[in-house]
Amino acid sequence: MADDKKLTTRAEDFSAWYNEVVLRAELADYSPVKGSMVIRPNGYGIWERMQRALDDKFKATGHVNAYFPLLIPESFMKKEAQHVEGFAPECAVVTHGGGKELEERLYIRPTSETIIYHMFAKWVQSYRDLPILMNQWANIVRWEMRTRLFLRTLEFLWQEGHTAHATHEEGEAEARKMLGVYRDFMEGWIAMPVITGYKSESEKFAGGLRTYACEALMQDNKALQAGTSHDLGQNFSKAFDLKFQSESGEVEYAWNTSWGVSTRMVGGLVMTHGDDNGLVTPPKLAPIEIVIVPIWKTDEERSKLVEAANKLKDELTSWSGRGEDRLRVHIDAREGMKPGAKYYEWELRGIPLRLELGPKDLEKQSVFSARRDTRAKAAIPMAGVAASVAQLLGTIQSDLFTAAKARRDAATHRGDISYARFKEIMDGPGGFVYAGWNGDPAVEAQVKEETKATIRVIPDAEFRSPDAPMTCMVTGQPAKHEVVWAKAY
RNA sequence: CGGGACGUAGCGCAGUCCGGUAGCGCACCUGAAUGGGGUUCAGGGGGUCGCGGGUUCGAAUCCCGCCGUCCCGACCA
Repeated sequence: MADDKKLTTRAEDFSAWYNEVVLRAELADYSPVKGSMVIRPNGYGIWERMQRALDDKFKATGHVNAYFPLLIPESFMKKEAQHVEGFAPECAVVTHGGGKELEERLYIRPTSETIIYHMFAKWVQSYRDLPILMNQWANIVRWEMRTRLFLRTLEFLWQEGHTAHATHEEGEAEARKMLGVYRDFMEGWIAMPVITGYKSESEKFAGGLRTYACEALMQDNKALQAGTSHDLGQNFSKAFDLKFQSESGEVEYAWNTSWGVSTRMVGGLVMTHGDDNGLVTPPKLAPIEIVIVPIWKTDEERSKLVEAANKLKDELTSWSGRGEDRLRVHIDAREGMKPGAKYYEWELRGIPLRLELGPKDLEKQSVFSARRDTRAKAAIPMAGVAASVAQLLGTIQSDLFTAAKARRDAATHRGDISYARFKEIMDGPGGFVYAGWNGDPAVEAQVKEETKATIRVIPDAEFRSPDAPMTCMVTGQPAKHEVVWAKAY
């Protein structure tokens, strides 16, 4: 930072910009343990709103919450072969407890499939016990080598849904349904457009049959995997003996799914909407939607305006036009700080809407508003102010999505793209490239080696090009799929 | 774990080459004025100079060892 007051700009150095926004908006701070972080109230407040919105959606789709323990016996981790292979290198293991070496080592969960399906096996006997639709909110540990605030840390918070079904069709439908729930949340709440689809073999969850994912594009044109949903097939039910007796009396293994989103989404929010003045929070996820800044010169004016600000806050928070979801308002009446300094601070923190209230506004029976996203300013009449403000917040929410989608589409390349051109794109601006792929993992590995880009997703029909490429971008052989390439976080 | 850089106040840094007992900006505290886009003045608090050892009358500075952090690579929600 050349100037202490200014952020590094996104154009100068995107990752420096990201770190500064996260630290200075007080979303998080580094903890003494390398690679782990403290989520501060400003960041946790966003996560809490994410949790609430998602939890409501999970409940609405018939899921219930439970909690499974942090520690998993080593033997459990080793029961599902691919799962072991996928996770072993990044697991933290407890070897000692109660002052002595443990007989069986305990893994700190990197995810909870093993313990959960072990328990499900205990609880399920008959098809009448199915489906089980369960979710837990938890912390998990994955020992990453290179970490970044929110995007990749040793420990993070997430939810993991786990379900058991009598048929594959039903499991498959569940995995797809939850992918849709994630998409609705990401687009409707984070205002972050995503591509949905499924992962190639090399990118899928170790131990599952198929991994579905939501992929978003950040402002530096790198992709962020924002959520995943797995069709686990019967791999875990076989490993953990999760059986049931069917209607016809046969004993069968259950079909499982698991799906999760994490605090990584907070990083996605920052990198989707943030600008060179700092964080921009979509109103629906903002712990504070509106900050009122009273403006005064003299002491008499101060008491008058602070009173007026309180009155305005009362009017806003008591308004019931949004039902139980009351407007979330904060008054900044700090002394010894000029209004301009306050504006910069609240902008850095991403508060969606600022209302300035000074003597002139009182005279005119209005407040002066400033949008965080566009920085557009306008006077709002006091009469009906709550409804006006709520409407404006709604506009901000939808404008953020529109702008993010326009950015993504501008950085999306389709059509007949040569591998040489592809390399130019990945070397330069980056972005999503839709291209044909012959389905060969060796080709995928070669592209990754040569360009650092990976197949983010084999897209759902809705996202596919109307004139999808018929040939593989690399080999020229007939294409098996149209796939989406990008460099990823 | 390999390659590079760096550890001095909460943060960012100067001082290290050429040893003499620590300084600047921001932040913080107090007071006064200021107050519609980063306010000014005055006063003030805060440092085992990463750790350990050595050389020296004397070490942030020179020597040896260790530790840690960051960046670049191999792994990843």
